[in-house]
Amino acid sequence: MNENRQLSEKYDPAEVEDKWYAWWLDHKCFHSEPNEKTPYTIVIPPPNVTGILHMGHVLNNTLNDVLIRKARMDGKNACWVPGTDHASIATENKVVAKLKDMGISKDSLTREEFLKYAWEWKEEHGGIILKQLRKLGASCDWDRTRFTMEPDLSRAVINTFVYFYKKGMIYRGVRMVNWDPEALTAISDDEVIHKDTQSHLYHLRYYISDGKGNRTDKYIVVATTRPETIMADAAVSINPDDERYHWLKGKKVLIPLINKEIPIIEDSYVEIDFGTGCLKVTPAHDAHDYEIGMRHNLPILDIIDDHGRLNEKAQILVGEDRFVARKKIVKMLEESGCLEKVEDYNSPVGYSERTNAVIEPRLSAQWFLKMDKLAETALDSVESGKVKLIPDKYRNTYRHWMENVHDWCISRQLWWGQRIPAYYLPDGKVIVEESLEAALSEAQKINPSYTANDLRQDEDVLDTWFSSWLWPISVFDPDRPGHPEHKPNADLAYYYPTNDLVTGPDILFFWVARMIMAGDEFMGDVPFSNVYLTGIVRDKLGRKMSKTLGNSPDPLVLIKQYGADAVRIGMLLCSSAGNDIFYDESQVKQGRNFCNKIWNSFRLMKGWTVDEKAVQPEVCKVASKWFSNKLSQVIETVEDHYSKYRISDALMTIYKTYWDDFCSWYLEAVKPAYGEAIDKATYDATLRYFESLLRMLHPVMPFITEELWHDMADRGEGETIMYQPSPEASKHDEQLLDDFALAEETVNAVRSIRQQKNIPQKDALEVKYKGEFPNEMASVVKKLGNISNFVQTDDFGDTSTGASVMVRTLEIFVSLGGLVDVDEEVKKAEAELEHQKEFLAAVRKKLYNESFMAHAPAKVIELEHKKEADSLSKIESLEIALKALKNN
RNA sequence: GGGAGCUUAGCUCAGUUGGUUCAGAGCGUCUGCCUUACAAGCAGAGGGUCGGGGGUUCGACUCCCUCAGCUCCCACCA
Repeated sequence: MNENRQLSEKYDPAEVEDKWYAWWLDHKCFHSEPNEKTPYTIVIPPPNVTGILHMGHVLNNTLNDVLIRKARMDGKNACWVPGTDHASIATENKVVAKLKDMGISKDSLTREEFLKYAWEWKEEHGGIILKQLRKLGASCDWDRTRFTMEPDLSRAVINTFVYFYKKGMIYRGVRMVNWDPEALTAISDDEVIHKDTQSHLYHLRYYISDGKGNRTDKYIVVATTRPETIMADAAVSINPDDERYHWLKGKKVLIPLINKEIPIIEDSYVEIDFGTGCLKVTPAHDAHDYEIGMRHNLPILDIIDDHGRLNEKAQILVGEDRFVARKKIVKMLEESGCLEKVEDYNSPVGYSERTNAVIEPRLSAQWFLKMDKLAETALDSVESGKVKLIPDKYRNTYRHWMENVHDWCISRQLWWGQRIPAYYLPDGKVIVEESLEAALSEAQKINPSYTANDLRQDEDVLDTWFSSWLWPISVFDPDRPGHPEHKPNADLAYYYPTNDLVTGPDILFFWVARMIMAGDEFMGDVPFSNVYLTGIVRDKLGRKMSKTLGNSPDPLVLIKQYGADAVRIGMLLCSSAGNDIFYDESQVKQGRNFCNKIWNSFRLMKGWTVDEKAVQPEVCKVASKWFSNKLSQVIETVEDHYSKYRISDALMTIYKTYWDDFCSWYLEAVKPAYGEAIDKATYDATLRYFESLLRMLHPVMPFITEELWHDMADRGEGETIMYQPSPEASKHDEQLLDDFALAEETVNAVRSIRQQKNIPQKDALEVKYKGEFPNEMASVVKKLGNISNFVQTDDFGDTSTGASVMVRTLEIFVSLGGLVDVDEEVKKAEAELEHQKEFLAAVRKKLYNESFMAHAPAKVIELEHKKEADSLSKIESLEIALKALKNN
């Protein structure tokens, strides 16, 4: 025992946490290099470089840290690779906003100038979150910190692009894409969130043309939610089977306001009974209309610019924002008599996940990666169990997605990111190479007179996920992606595949599935064996944590207030895999209370004086033997929980063991009376148990366990609990555990009587019992129940002077010196007897049921017999007791 | 519209191939205690006909059907 410190009454995490984190860093405790041990690897889900720590990160990284620390103590070479994601859209937005504050518009800058600002900003503000993770105790190998846009990893991305291009899997095509008019870039389908939005269905009159561009009296009514796009209409379509409109065939109609003549076409896409049955076809601004337009060879007129404003091709309302234009055009239509009616209408509208802007379907040239082959193998990896999803209900979702993949739009109209390595020749021909030099040398094969100036690089950058899908490979060996023929370097060979990945189900497809694809393509192996999918952290009321609701606590404030260990516990307590987490501060308080409990139990042990010569009392001997067995049993249970990724169950098991078994039973049993010394054998055993418990707790509560582990003994230089082996289970004696449990129940029964009869704990009681009680446990019962005499007897004598109670088949009689209300005791006994008889009847009903006896397994029948026997014995005892009571 | 999942104590959840004395845990609640490790604590107690109904079975929280409620994912009927 380290005697040099006085311990305060309450645990103060602030004193402890920074000290030990710095110590761990100083001693390189988190660093891993390949060696002869089995590797255990986790790559962090890289948070956005612009991000700051929120409760979701806390949950995720606590789980990661628990797994990595556990593996370390299990003797693995544990390596947790940290890093950040360049998050192109999010970061570019922040930089643009920052520049705006400085009075600089992005448009006024060249690409190079903008990137210079962006990098400056990144150096200054980026990666705050990694600093914050340290406060949580995350044992990342900081020497291995990576950034998805650092030169090495960018090279990996470029190589990958070239690789797939040359494989014929990347192509450039004009497609209807999801245009984000705020971020000014296309985004992928997955980044669009459809929300039901209250809007209107405008019924517009399109007059029939007389053939010379003049309006006739006749008109048809077209329903649309987007009247501002009518100027881009290329046709009005009807269903060929719609008899109401047969008269329209071959006719032309005029677009309201601009009187442009467009044809009536027939397409079975049009639903006869939806709206008016007439659909305006606007190929440039609607994906379905685009398809129809292609089928009917319609011209495409794009009237909306990058910012979502009408352009000059619209002829009217030029320069107006689309939503402003909508309001204005409705008025104009009304005035021109073309607005028939307006209906309220609820329809799904796509919003950008990043900027929350309403997505504008828009035609543009984008780069795509073919997904069918990649998805096939990625699906197989999960179906075959090579990658396990936890919980496995996500397999269905995963399968569904993989069987319905679309090609991946990988280009983004941004500057912050890896620029697409496609170089255009003056004639428009494209060359894709890993560098300008390589592209030039290819170009010169076509025409030797080409110089670098003749090559124009594609302006777009790649989707961020196109870099993060390489993460488990590129953090170790950036030259491998795109070059599967390269021999993996030592790190990659050793650490890949990684073991566990902890992440949220929201990025199962964005990220997890694509990592599996990249792993298969470049490594021929899955990137990880297990994917632990956490839930979403919600508040008590089930609402998502969000900045706008203000319901998201700042983890750093919580850590300051309650300590990192408490925050970790609070998070883990309520986090079974896959279930949403209902966070409440009371859980963190529970964590803090637990820290305090551990702290104080240590203060108790520390306060003991040891008498080297004292003989170990019987009660200590028994308690010690019991607890050592108990510990073994618990270790087994905890290991089982860990193996199934039931982290909160593992924690709860240790929690209860510490609090109930260790503190409430064991320590109370061995605790010497005030002022007395403890014997050496008990003292040593107690510290051994305490140390085992600390080791079990370390993965979840790294700080307090390190602190106390050092406090409990003089440790050598550089020694840390982090590298102590997890306690191992030896065989445990079930009978002994059960005997002790009976002792506990007996003590509880006596305590209960004390409470009912208002007898203070300090008054010793006389207790007699009928039945079999394990002799060994008598000392425990006596000490913890404060019982002066605990004796077996055949006859309680005058039972009116005390209270009796059944503990299993044991009948206990507590002498109370005549303070008893006999009638009450009779009532209690009668109620118990009644209950017992009903129970017996239920058991016998089974036993007399021929079918049951014929079908049920022998084990079950045997049990029923035992129940019957126990019940009969209880009934007999109760009847005797009742009789005795009544006779008095 | 399609698909997946959920419903067990006041709250959050366990309950593993149907059978242990199985109806559980933590928190909260209630009662009594400031008992020199800990009131952020100790001791004790109460609390659920396992969403409703039906079925299969000797036996159902567990399997099947059905109804109700909730959640999520996918899906651009203008």
